[in-house]
Amino acid sequence: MERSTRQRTAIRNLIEQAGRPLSPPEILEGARDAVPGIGLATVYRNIKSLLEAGLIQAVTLPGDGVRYEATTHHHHHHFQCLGCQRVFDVHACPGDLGRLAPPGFEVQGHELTLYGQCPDCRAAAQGRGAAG
Amino acid sequence: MERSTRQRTAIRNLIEQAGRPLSPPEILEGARDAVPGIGLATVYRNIKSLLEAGLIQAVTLPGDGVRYEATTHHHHHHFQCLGCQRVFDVHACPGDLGRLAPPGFEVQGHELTLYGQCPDCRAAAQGRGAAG
DNA sequence: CTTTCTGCAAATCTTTTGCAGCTCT
DNA sequence: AGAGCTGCAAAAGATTTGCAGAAAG
Repeated sequence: MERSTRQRTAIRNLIEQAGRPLSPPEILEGARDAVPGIGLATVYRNIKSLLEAGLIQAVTLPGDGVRYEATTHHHHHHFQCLGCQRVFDVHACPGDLGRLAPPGFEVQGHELTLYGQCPDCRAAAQGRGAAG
Repeated sequence: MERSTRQRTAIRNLIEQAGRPLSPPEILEGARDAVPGIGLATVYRNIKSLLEAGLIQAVTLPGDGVRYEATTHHHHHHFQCLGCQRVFDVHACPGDLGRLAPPGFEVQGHELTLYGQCPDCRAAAQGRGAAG
């Protein structure tokens, strides 16, 4: 049976509170807040454990390493800012995409990632005359 | 200026002929067909070079390593078979997805991956009574 | 002939594993 | 008290970089 340790609790809370996918280094940083001496190996071990328990899920964004987020109750997607690389959750979905696949293919799921500028980066860009 | 070497040509041709995304090891294998003594470092170096030249593009599928494919002339997406893990191109697009992002976000691009069963795996599944 | 590219291997970076001691149940 | 969990560091896998020689221009 899984034990409830300070480390595991810290990691799990961190991911659940985050509201957006976190990378292993980010998890380590955040977890140190609650458990100063925590090591990277423990983070990876708990990620794997939490993953198998279905409490968190992996999110792979092109060009970046894997990130993890709490398993959400409803289907959602992601938005990655091209300016600051941060990833945000998008609680909207284009709907049924089965029609996009060629005949003969059976679509059972999909994953969508939007790219662009987050509000912060748009504001920063306006100051440099990059906005329209 | 970029030189036209046997290795670079082999790698580029391989990716262009492939018709689907290839992983670095697959590229090495295929390139050895034309240039027996080619090394992995050369493959990675050329991938990077081709990437910067805009001749190929990276395709990151969750749970798998990065793959590369020739830059296509028109926007397209991918379909990954959950049965055989193969990746296919999907020449269709749900259209403008800008409306999905929350207010304040500016969508500049998107990437979509469909998951399901390819024709081959569907046929295989029917033989076992899994279809319906 | 000069410069860039190549292949090999060490270096980096990321993720996993081994071991001894501590913590949870 | 017993077993799992933790931290440190080496190991393992993937990608990058250095160097001397070869090929391209």
